[in-house]
Amino acid sequence: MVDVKSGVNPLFLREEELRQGIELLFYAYRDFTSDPDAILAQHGYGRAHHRALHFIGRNPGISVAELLAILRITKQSLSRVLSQLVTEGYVIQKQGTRDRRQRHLFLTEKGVELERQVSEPQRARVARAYREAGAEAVEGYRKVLLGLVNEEDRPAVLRSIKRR
Amino acid sequence: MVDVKSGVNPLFLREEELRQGIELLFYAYRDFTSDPDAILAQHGYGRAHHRALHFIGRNPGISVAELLAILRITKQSLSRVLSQLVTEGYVIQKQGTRDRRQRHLFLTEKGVELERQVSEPQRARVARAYREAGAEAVEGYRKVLLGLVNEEDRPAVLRSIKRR
DNA sequence: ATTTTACGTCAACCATGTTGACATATATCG
DNA sequence: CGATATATGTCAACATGGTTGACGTAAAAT
Repeated sequence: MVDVKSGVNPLFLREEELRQGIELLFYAYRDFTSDPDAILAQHGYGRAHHRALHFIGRNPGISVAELLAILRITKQSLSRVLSQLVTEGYVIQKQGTRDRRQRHLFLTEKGVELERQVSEPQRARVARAYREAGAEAVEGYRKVLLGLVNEEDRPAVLRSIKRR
Repeated sequence: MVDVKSGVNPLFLREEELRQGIELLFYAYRDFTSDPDAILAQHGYGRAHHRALHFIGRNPGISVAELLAILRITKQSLSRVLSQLVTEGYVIQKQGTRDRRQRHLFLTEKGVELERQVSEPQRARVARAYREAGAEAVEGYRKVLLGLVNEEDRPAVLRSIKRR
């Protein structure tokens, strides 16, 4: 006599819990990206530009290969946005000294300012959510998100977010 | 005498904390979407198809307008993927009885199966992250993600994820 | 009877991803 | 030193999934 309706089946509950976790991630990401998108559109840029600006800003001197590894896109795809950002004076490339094949990427002052402007509402959104949820919840948020990352990539992610 | 180096400036710490929260969300979402993408590609479908399948599966009988509100895309954009899914027998549309202008969307058996197959690795990923992080962390994860959603949309999100 | 709503469709366009091929400069290895 | 591998750039073609704008039909609401 298994009571199906009252949901005592632990597998069923689990499945439902997982689907909720999946949907929450979708909804959060949907709104999380909407603020920058709107501002960027005014500058004639898109989400891809924001991502490049963000990770170059966070990792001054990052090489092209390293940036590609983070974004997980092809160099041709990155090239499109990067060359725009360079041409328009938001990013500069410096040839490596130890390895002169490398191009180290930096935001210009203009680039720093644009990045700040674009990410400001995003930071405000996260700040609000953190404040409302409390420190303990934030710890859980971070733990679960890190757990969603491919296991083999977690060390790189930890290094990346802890840098500075 | 403000000690800049040791980071006692609470504003600076806060900013850093926020940026970490932003990056974690990026990394998690990046890997979270990679599993379904790979499977869908084998069927000649993309991420947009998955989203439609998911939300129709979760909300059987959902109207086109409701689905658009969740996905936040234009009807022309949805139409493209939806008509494919209908043509190829994964989704059926039923005319509303109370309001016969509406089209209620349902997965066919074939649609249910495809959705399950595509989302399986995604559920496994979330299950793993939940298991590793623990129940308390999961609660925090949910709280913060909900807080990232636009305030005015939270009731709808809560209704959506709790349904069933 | 008129207006509004829900949905569909055609067409053009844009942003951003892909693959494949090839070029250049530099580093590394045997 | 010469051969090979690596980091980066570039050209070209194409796919996906978003957008706007215009217009049409059926049905509901006023």
